[in-house]
Amino acid sequence: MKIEDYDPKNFEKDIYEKWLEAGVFAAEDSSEREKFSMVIPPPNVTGTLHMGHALNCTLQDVLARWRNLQGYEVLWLPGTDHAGIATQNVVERQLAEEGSSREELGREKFLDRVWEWKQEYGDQIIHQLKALGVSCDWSRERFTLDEGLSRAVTEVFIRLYEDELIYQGDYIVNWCPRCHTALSDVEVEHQEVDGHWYHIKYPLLNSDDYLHIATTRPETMLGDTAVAFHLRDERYTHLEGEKALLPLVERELPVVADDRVDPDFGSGLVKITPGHDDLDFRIGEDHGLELINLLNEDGTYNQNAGQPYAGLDRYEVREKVVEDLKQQDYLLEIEPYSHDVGHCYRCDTEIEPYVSKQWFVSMEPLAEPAIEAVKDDEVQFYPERWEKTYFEWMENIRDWCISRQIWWGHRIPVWYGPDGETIVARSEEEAEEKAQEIYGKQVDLEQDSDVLDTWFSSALWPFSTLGWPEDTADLEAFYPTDVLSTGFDIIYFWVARMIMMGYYCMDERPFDDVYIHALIRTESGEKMSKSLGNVIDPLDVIDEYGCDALRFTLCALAAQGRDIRLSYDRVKGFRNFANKIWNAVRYLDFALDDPTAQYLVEPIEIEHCSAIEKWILGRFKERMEAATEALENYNFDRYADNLYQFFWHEYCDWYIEFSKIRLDVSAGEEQRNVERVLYRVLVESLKALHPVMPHLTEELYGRLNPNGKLIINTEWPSPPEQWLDQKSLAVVEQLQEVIRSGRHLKKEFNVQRSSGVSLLIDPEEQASQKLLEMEPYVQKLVGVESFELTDGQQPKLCSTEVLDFGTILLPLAGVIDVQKETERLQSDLADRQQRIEELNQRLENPQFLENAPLGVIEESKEELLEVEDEVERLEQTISLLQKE
RNA sequence: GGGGGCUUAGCUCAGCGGAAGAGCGCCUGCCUUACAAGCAGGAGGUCGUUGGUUCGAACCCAGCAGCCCCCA
Repeated sequence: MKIEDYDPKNFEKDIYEKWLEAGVFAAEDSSEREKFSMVIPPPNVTGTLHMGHALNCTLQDVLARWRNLQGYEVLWLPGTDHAGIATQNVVERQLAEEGSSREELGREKFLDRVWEWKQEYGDQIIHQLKALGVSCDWSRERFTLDEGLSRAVTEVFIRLYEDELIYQGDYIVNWCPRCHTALSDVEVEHQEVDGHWYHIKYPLLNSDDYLHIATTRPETMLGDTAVAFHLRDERYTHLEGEKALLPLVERELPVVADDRVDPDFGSGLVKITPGHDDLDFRIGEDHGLELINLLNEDGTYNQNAGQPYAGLDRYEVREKVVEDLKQQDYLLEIEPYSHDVGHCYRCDTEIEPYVSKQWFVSMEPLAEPAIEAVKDDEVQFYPERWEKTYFEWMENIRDWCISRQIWWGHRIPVWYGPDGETIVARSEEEAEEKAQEIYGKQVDLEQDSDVLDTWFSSALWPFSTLGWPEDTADLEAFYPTDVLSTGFDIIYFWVARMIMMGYYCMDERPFDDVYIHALIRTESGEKMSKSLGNVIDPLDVIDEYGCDALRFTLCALAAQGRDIRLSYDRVKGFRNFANKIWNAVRYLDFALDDPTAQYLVEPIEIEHCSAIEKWILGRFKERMEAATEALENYNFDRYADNLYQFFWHEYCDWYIEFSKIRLDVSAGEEQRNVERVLYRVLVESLKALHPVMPHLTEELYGRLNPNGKLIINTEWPSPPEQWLDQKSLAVVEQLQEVIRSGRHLKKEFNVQRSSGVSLLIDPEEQASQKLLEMEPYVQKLVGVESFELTDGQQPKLCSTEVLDFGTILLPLAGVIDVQKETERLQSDLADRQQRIEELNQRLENPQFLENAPLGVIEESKEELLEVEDEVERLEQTISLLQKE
């Protein structure tokens, strides 16, 4: 077999097709195996793949593939959500371009149009996910507006309503004038905006004096119905019960006292606008103040604003109001001021507090069990500190506004009778039946025109996707799921709500673990954003370096609790790793007599293993255990790092190099055994790497293993105890030290590769005898004529390195610079002497001897002896050198 | 205003109680027939700052400074 150069483009797509054809991603609910399940955080149908998806899906795929290899029946359920506002925006923009609008089309036709759009573009992100190689069970793909999931939404709404956890009312909500809908609190993003502080005079009614009022939104004064101060603010207590006159409007405003006013803010006096400010709304309620609604749904001012303001846009009103105040001498001052303003998280428009009739969910009762669950570790966050974020929100939870004034989504299952009677029903038919009972005759019903917040359906995702409210085999087999992996930014939006709904609907947690992944940033630490133009598109990266390289990069950088700074250079480095793996297989392909699956069925015979074989087997076992433990704790970086270090710097750098000699010096069964070890460790490494580099490992496994078995159907490596032999590990580590020090000495004096010198060792212990058996390796890997004992007779003019088990010497008469060599040794000596001092100080300290663990004391003593011995040898060497 | 995070080699980051680690970059040699997307050797760090706990602190605690994020 001739293996070509590594090029992921040649096989990544085909390999994915192969998995799909083999049906390896489909989960079997009736399987006898232990289950492992996850639901994907559903991306928006409007979305395109970004690096955040790539990271999150890579990590989930690592978990899914790893658990699969471990023998679990794995379900990773994929899907998308309908993204009510975002999707509606997209289609409305299309209509606008055509000179039409949703109003013109009407509700039904508009929805047809959105479905058309969804059919055509909605799968884009799903196709992109496949390019990442994810092992989702596509046969179970779900969409939040699917029939089954919609049924779940209706069911939950009705249950909540019947449990009196859903109510309707006129409340102040966050209104997006561009999307024409209410938003929940978490859908509002606070951003710092450069604005102004407008200082306005509010004349007192029965006095020549005036009140000094400051505001950032002067236009809202048109809806003021009071002025307030903190009830213990002695500057103003005498004003209680007085009246002020609202400029421009000339409305009389009572002056009220309330403890929610911040006396240290501005003048300590605030205007109260119950219709257009959250806090003012509540103060207004408590003081029985009039509420004036100034706004139309589109952000223009209505008749209540009076002339000349009615009909103008809110920003125009601001200008006009300021101008009029100025003209009528009510304006004291305008100063620049930056303050937080809420923005719509979908379209970035400044939101307006606005009073309207909306549906709400009472959250406190739902939050209680969800808080307990995390406290009792029934649900655990990784990293754990995110639990704090979760508690902070949950313990101060506010009711959830779930109605949206848009058309694309789950319509609220509520109908109104002719007299306004509310009928909640699972379907129109059921509503009619109920109406029949109430009215005793057929009446015209009108369904609530609003739809539900998309997150309402997302909150049900872990069980609605498995068939709830039906009692399905999938629910039985796969709920609760094992882990949810997502970003910190949707802990409130989604994670918390899923936990609440899980307990409410299923009486059980939706998942055991919540893994909160990092945020991907640019190389210089900026957030990636389309507007900044600094995004790295995962598909571009895949195109340039291959999917596996991207996946390995994301995994290797996914240390818990820290953002990821991504750059093409990082990916390039790991592409090189993929290339390394590829070439290792290439080497085996021609180095081995019979590079076939034969080696897989032939067990390794430990009795035919030299220390070198035992060393690589032992190292593999240790690395494998570390990698497995890392995955168990979601330490994806350590998993990747262990395998990277093992494969490149132990297997390739050392074992493959050793093996070239081993194959030379051995024969027969022993030689065959070396081949088995070479082959076996490589194949086991491929399996261990499969979760993170699935395509490459599948491709290579296919080439090494002509019987057609897929690596995805093999088992997670679990090396037997016999593979670990401490003595062999120690011997080979000494051998490596000898080789390193030989190379170092040669390099230090620019000795050419084949200059006929020999490397000598003056051994400290008999263990070195074993080392001498390693002569061929030293000879070849250092590039010396031979490796021998000094017989206690040190040759003159050597370059020397003192190791704890012996002194390494490179005789270099004529080449050596005595001065330079002396300096080098002296620096080594100084190092050691400093260490001796430290150790002595420690060992002479009675408190150390009293408090330190026994092991540490023993180690210190041993080390002291060793270092003292090394110092002695160094001094000898130096004095020998001085005699020259 | 409340809460959280970060500060370790030129850069990006691991380590989190017993003599400082990786990758990239840099310097020096090498086309040694698996791999120059490579091999070998090397330079480079008072682990932000001040105190405290400890026999011992990059690691635990407190204050300070500088960046960043969330919530109000």
